[in-house]
Formats: sequence, C-alpha cells, structure tokens
Amino acid sequence: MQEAALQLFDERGYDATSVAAIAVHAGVTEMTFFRHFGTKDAVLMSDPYDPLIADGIARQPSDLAAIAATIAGIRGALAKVPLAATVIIRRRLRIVARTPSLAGAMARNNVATEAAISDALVSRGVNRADARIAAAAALGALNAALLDWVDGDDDDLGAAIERALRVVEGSRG
Amino acid sequence: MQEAALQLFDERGYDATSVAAIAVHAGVTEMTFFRHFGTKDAVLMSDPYDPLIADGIARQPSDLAAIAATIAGIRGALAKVPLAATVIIRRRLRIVARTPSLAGAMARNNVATEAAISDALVSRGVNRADARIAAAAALGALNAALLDWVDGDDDDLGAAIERALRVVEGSRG
DNA sequence: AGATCTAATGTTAGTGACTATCATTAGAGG
DNA sequence: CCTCTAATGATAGTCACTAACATTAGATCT
Repeated sequence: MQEAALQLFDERGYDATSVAAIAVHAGVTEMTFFRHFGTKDAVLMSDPYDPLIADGIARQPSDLAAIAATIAGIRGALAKVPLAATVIIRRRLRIVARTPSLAGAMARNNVATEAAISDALVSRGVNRADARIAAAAALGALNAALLDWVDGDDDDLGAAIERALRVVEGSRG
Repeated sequence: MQEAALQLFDERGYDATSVAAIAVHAGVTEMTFFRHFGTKDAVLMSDPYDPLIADGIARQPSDLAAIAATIAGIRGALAKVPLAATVIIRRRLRIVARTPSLAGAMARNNVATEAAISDALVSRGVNRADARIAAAAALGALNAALLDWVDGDDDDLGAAIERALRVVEGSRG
C-alpha cells in the first residue's frame, strides 16, 4: 500500500495521483487507505529522528548558547544515519521537493521536531521563546539543505547536513 | 470581503468558517471569493516586505558571511515597520498561529521571501546552496519569533524581531 | 440617447480529499 | 461450531476548488 502509493507518485506526480487510484492499485478501498494513513501526505511523512536529536542536544555542555547547542546536538545525532535509511529518506524527500503543495505537510511535520528540540533546550535552562527560535532556525537550515541534497548527485547525507550546520555557524564570521 | 472573512475567522476560527459562509457574509457568491483570493488562506497571506529585505541584504558590506549578511539585512529592513502596519499583521498572524492547518500556507508564503533573500545573497557572491540555507535559517527564526509575539502582551514588533536575530547570532558564543 | 464592448459576477456541475455511519466479513478464542 | 472483535467495505455527505457558460453593469463610441 505504501509501496503502491510511492510508485504512483514517482510515475505521475503527487498531485496527479488520487487516493482512489492508490487504493485501486493496492487492491483496497479508499476508506482503508484513510484508516491506515489518515491523510494522503502521511505516506511520505515519517521521521523517527526526533528523539535522537533531543538526546543529542541534552548531551551538550551547558555553557553553550541555544543555537550552538542545537547545532552540536543535531550534528551528533545525525552524523551517522545508516546508509540504508538515507535511501528511503531520499526517495520520499524527492517527491516532497518536487511538490509545492506538500510544503504544508512538511511544515506540520516539522512542528513535532521543533517541539522536541525546544523542549530539550528548555530543560537546559534556555527560555521558551529563545528555544523555539533556535529550533526553528536550525530546522529551517536543515530542511533547506535536505531539499537541495535530493536534487544533487552527491549521495552523502552527512555532508549535506554538515553544510547546513556550517552555514548557521557562519554568523561567527 | 476581506473584513468579512477576518471577522468570521475571529469569531468561529478559521477551520470552522467555510468559504460559502464568508461569501454570504460579504454579500457575494463563492465564485467571486475565489476569483479575488484564489484560495481561502490567501485572505491571511500578504506580505509586502520581501523587496525591503532583499534590499537590506544587498546593502551589507561584502565581507560578511551569508548568515551574518542576512541577519543584518533583515534587521535594517524591518527595524522600523510603521506601527499601523504591525496592528494589521498581528491580527492576521494571530489567526495563523491558532490554526495548525495554516502551517502549509505559511510555508508556501515563505518560499517567496526565501527566494528573495537567497537571490540577494547569490548576487553578493554566495553560492546557491549556502544562500538557501542561510535564508531558511533566518526566516525560520523570524517566523518563530513572530508566532510567539502574537501571543504575548508586548506590542513591540521590533523587539520580537531583534530577539530572533540575536538568537541566531548566538552561535557566536 | 442608443448600440456595443468589456469586466465583474452568477449558475451549474464536477473533482478530490476527507468524515461519519452502518453493514459485512474474517480470524482468534472458547 | 459458535462468538466476539477487529479490519474492511459501502454509501452518503461536506468542503475547497475548477471549468464552462450565461448574465449583468458600466464605460465608450457614435
């Protein structure tokens, strides 16, 4: 069912693929699709890395500024995502990158990650407002880098992430 | 018509307000609404500040890093948005902040601003990828600060923006 | 004034993502 | 073999949006 959807998205594009078509292609009914995924875009959105990142941030020395701790935490957490995972991530992200109407789903997806990051920062003594800002900035950079990554030739996810973090650090001069 | 929509959004919430209801309340037909706004969320999304920001970035000394130039440019451009404008911005943003399903519209709205910023950076010699990352990071921070601002007591938009920029600069240590 | 031309509006009908409700079936446990 | 539950199906409805065509109101020209 997941596979049926991805296949059709690849062939015809996301917007041109109706849920009805996915259901037929998977040999089920439309209702069943919605019972499993809730929404059409849920097929593309799953992201088990929030706890990893939160943990990475919690592990940082407590004298770092909010944004610096966030960057270091992300770096530590995502440095070695297994290669097999990056292949799947890339397939889904490629569809997202090609589809403007999915910007919303991605944004909503980020809310959870943002909350995880800012919670981790708050528990380190950063105030709520600053924590949210730091989380949003880091995630914004990360997403931009990922969307760029899926269109390039380089398979190395780690390098793409590193690039995003370095740019944010660049305000250092 | 714009006013009719905002009024209903305030009273019942965005999701609970159908376009049909807005149309009736404004004394027109649904079709007319869509001819004017295109989408339901377009009522809330208008944002004439992109050129200002791009200009502010172009004005920065050319030895600054991408993110530093972006921050300085935003600071220069938005420092003195007239108070009258902030009142309108706040009313609309308050609805957006309360409505998760508008995250998508906001994200799509940001794409234009992101492009304006990253174009300005590219024309200063920054490469595309880094420019997009810097733009996304700065905008992420800015948005988080704005969404926080609308829920607080402080009317000062300038202070909210300044806070966002300071957090991003915080990676300096 | 009267004919005309255009832009804004209305009407109708349809698509596609969902949701609610109720009926059906299939498999697990007794 | 019966029953009870969980997954699926069928039907109908809502809401955002689109396409096609009809209608009206005002400005322009003669």
